[in-house]
Amino acid sequence: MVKITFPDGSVREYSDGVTGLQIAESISSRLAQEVLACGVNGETMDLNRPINEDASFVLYKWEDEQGKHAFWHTSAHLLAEALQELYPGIQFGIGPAIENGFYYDVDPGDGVVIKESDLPAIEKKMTELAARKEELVRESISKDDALKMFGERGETYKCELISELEDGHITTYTQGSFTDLCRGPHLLSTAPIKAIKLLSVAGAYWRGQEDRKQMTRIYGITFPKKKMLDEYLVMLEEAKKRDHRKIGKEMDLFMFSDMVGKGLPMWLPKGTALRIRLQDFLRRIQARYDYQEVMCPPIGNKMLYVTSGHYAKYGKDSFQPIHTPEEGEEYFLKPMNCPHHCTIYKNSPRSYRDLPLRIAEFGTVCRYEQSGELHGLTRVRSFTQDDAHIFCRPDQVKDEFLRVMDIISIVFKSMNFENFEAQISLRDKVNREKYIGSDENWEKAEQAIVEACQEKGLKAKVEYGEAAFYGPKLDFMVKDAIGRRWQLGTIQVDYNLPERFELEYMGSDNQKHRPVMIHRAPFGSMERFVAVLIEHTAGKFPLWLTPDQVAVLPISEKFNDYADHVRMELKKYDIRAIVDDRNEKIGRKIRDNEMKRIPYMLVVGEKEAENGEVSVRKQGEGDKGSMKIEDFAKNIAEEVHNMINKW
RNA sequence: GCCGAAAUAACUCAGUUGGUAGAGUAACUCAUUCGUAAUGAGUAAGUCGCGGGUUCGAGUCCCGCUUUCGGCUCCA
Repeated sequence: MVKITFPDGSVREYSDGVTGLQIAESISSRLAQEVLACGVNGETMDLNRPINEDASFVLYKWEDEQGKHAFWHTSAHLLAEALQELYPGIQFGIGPAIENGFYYDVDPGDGVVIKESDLPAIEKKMTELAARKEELVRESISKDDALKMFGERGETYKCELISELEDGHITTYTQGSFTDLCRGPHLLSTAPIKAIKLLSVAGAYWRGQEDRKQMTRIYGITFPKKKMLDEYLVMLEEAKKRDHRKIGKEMDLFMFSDMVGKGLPMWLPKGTALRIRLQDFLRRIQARYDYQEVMCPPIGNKMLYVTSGHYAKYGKDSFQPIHTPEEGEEYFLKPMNCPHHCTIYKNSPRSYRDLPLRIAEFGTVCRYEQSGELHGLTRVRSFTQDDAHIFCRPDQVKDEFLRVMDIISIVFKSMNFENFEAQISLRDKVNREKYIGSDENWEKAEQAIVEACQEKGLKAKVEYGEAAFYGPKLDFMVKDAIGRRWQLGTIQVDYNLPERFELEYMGSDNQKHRPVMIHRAPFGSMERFVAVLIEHTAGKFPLWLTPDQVAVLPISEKFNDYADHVRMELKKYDIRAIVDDRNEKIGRKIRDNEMKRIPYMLVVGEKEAENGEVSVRKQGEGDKGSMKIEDFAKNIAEEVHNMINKW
């Protein structure tokens, strides 16, 4: 007998070799129908794997990530099975489940192209195969047999994977005529896969390496019910409506022009107003945290970047240098602000009493990004970082880190970014040659970051080997409308630049010491931040950020003068109003999609004009009745004031 | 940069096997003066991304380029 401990702590006994499915059946037949996989001592497993020892046990249904994972992983195999039938000679790479669905990387063979227009036929085949309700059969196989078996089929990619696996731990899963190298876990059969949608095809380098063959990646998603697929597709459509590129155009926030160049955004008046408000917001916080703002030129001499090391590392991959006509000097568009700030540090001798020195700049940088990488405002070739560099003593790193985390936390809270993810990037555990700076300092800094996160109660994922060569970092990621992750805020410790620029401070011991530098940007970049902000709010910004806080709508042209009067009155309270044009030249016709994003609507007509009132409607809340212009203005001004005072 | 897709009026899109471009919305004019998601009539609006080619004839077929979109690689 084995003792099975359930998540609620209850224990039941089963005979040796009991399977997850049998356990589910012993609880309820309904559960047995719905369960997709199980967890045994923390490991997700197939429902038909026998359990031979006492174990903690959990059943996974669709609602559980592990359940979905098994479902989609099996779907990937189903896709492969369909492809095998439709494209003889096709070779398979890997086909994992992902956050939303699954993909399979395949090599259809020379000259064979799988296009988006081919997807419906593949979907149809998958549906046909799923209807056969084929069981997935797991088999252990020796390394030699695996190599032989996949070798005979000409599966070079699979053989490459097998050759890196340890003998004795290799398993295959077979459904129908398709056998795949796979660790599992899987569904018992393909039967539960009822709704199938292949979403897109894309190129993807084999094993993620740019110098290797580009595979064809097919993305798809499946559901146990047709209705769920329909809902998912509707949700995707809805998400696309929040796309910052679409809303940015509708709201006249920013634009691109082929003439100016790709990846070079131009901020239109409203977008600029929004950006200035964000910058002012951060300025106020930074002033409180003892930052000093500076301004630097948009270019720097080649020697600056030779000194910083960026020339050697990125020279070829950046915008090419600007040459002066007479002296033959080389200048670069600045790709980052740090070297300039380092020279500011060096401008005068620094004492330990001066530290930490916090130098901030909204610095516009230019980076040559691969053309295929450009993406709306989230990935551009010229962007403005809300940058700052903190020069401090090694023993101040943790304190400074905590202070920066406070700022980031204020920023994210003010924007209602609740679902952000934090990632701590540390050195590789083994390979440490590429890192610059003493072990002692690294140790100190890494520890400082981890402790700072703990102290702030920030759940951060630790990634080893992800640190920059010059120091560890903490990044903040936020998802966009369709779930893509974008890095916004970042805090990075740097030992490299102080070294290269020979930065010093006089210590209390009257000796020269090297300061530590912390790079940080709470927004990351104004462009990307605004993009994500747009997608989170669908263009309905918090009142204090909205480009137009109020729309004034005269019921007829007779009240245009009064509407204009209202606008002027609101202006006294710094409330931005837009007036609808009723055929007079006081405003303009407000577009519908614009109206949706203005928090307050003031309707004015005869009654209001007589009493000096406005009829107030609040977005999403409806009619608020009439009130004096002044009262309304005071209320809004106060509301904005309160929102700002939260931080 | 690579794989795949797209580019037609200010916006969203249609354009069937090649025969000189259409719709809705927006704009403009006139009428309407309406308590806020469509008032009516009319007008104007396009080098069909750019450049070549095939053809009597190209939005449509072929080639090259540009930009955009979905991914990969890379990154704020």
